Amino acid sequence: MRPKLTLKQIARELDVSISTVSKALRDSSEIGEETKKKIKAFAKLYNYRPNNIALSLKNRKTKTIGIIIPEIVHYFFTTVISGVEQVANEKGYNVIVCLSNNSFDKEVLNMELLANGSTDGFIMSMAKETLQKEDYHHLTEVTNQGMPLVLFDRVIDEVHCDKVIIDDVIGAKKAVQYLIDKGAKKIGLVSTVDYVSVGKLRTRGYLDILRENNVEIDENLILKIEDMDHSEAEIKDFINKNDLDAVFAVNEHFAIHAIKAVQEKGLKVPDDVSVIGFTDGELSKRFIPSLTTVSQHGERMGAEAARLLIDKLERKPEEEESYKTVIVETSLIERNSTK
Amino acid sequence: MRPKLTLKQIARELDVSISTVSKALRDSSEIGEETKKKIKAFAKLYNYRPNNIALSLKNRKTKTIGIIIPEIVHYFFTTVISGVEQVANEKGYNVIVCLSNNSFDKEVLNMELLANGSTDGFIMSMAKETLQKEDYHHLTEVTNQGMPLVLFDRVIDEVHCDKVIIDDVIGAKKAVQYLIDKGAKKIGLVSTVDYVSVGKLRTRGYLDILRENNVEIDENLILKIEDMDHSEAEIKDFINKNDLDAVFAVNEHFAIHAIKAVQEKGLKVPDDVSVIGFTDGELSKRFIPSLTTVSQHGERMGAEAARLLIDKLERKPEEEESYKTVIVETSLIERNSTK
DNA sequence: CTATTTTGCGAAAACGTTTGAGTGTTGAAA
DNA sequence: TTTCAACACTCAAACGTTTTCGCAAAATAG
Repeated sequence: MRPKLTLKQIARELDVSISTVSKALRDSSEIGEETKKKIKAFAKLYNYRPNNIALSLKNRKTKTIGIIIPEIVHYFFTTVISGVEQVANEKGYNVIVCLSNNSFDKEVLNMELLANGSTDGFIMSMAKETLQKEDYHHLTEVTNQGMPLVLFDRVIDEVHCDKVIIDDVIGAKKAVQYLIDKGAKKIGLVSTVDYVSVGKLRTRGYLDILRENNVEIDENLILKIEDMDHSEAEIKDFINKNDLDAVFAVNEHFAIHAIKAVQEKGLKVPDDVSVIGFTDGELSKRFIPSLTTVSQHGERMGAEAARLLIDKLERKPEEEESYKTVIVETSLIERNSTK
Repeated sequence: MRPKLTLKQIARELDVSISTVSKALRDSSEIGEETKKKIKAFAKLYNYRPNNIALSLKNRKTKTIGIIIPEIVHYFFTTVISGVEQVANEKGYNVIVCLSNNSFDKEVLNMELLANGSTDGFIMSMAKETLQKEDYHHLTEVTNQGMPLVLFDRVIDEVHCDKVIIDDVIGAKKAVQYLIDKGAKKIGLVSTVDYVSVGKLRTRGYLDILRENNVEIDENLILKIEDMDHSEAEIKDFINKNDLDAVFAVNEHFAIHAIKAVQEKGLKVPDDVSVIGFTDGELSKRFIPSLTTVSQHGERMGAEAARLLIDKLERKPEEEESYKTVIVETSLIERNSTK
């Protein structure tokens, strides 16, 4: 076992000073060609690499981005991480991942831990519990300390920072317009109750686009699921009751249950009924039939978030503070559940 | 914007030396009660937190674990991360995640980067390209430097370190035994060609358990898929040709295509044909019917890996070196595709 | 042959922390 | 009065870097 080589050891070995070694390796003009060559050769031979921790301490930056998300066993979040990681890597940053498990306390703990020098800034999506508590002191605290913060997906107006979100309304409009274009007349909506913000926004998109197309809105064609546990039965009932040409569901789960209900009714997807979901995940891709969905482009959101953060980190402090909100466009991914 | 408080600032503010502040905060008996009280109060008031980077440099340990995995948009790996994270958190460690994207070069780069002081040890699953190249110099390099390494899932004998794996053979045996116990006589196997190690091992389990039950092996009931792209058609053909009671598929993907083929043949799952998959993912849970599978327990694997690593990290150096291989038991998760 | 510039290198401080050794004051024992 | 221990604190080194400044010797100019 051979421990890591340091400048000091090189200096001792070659009988020069530490500063000479440092300068030689950074190709300073202060050092003579001969000495430089000798030191570089030695460093290369023994594979010298500067210690990141020491550099971090010296430069007061860690070149590390902290990501705090509610959970990691979740398709959308992994795509976001993937996007962050790509951009971060390009710019020489590392990514440190912490999970809040949707717990407020753990979110606070994680932030405090990372804020004590471990990272230069944060990218995060807030825990459910935090949103309920409406306690954002940990966020304002780190921003007050001068650490940049980028929120994505679950964001709140009260916190002043960069944000990356998608436009749920436009996404829903795209989906429903697509169904209309395909000739669907009776388009059902399977949504959540209105106090779930995405459900509300996507419902608004559905309503808006019907109005824009002068389609009369029939309240009977709208199902709002209160309890996820009974969603399956409710959807089945809803599909049976109505003769629909198409269904727009606000998530994957509702969409596949709608498909199943249609099939059990003796009809075919997509031949008799088209179905569109929201949130493009593993399930959408590999369900049979595969699902046409509105994709949130998690990867793009992650990349945008990383770019915003790194921009802040590498900007001169003189430049004035300003916060951007980037809206990542959703797009419709056509698969086999629509026709 | 208020920058972070340091010992030095507290010292200046309270007109004592830095060491007094440090000792007071660590409750040293060297410092008088009065002074301690004063310093602690001040530190608390202004929310002093020691700088992790400085501590890392001083203690020569970062309390950080590096995870390097081929990809993150992948159910199994996220469960592993989740397991690692839990244990790491309990023991006061952070987790830094790097992706190799199955590229050898990126794997090497990531390791080198993290090895220069950023982490105390590694947990990793090797990139496909690395396995093909059979070049493990980056692994031996870090272990030579005294950094502990734990490999999981994709491991190789040549590298000496702790390992966490599952027993594919036993997992497959469990699945097939279950089908036999349920009364299935003709059990089909949908596997991969033998040079894919998991396919080979799971096939062996299938064969072994049939022999143990004195069931004659019929080569016609075994399908080995060469090309993933044509798997769907091949499976359909296979299901149509054979009158099976049950199907054991070596992954989720094959399993759902088997189900679909059975349904298209006019039979029902699980009433007419039972289907079991391997690898418990999102798809298995939410497919309709949901899939009975052999679970790899990624979370448990991650937790084991983290425990092994942290044990190594916190062991006295006097204790002798020894490498363990932990085999995490698979288990059968019964859902609606078997009866 | 002196004066000045250039060259090549080293000393030291700094980043924020911990810690062993050292120091000065006090009070009590010898 | 001297000696010593206890107390309460400070100094300084260390972790591994980078960088500013200083300094000697060599090279050049006058």
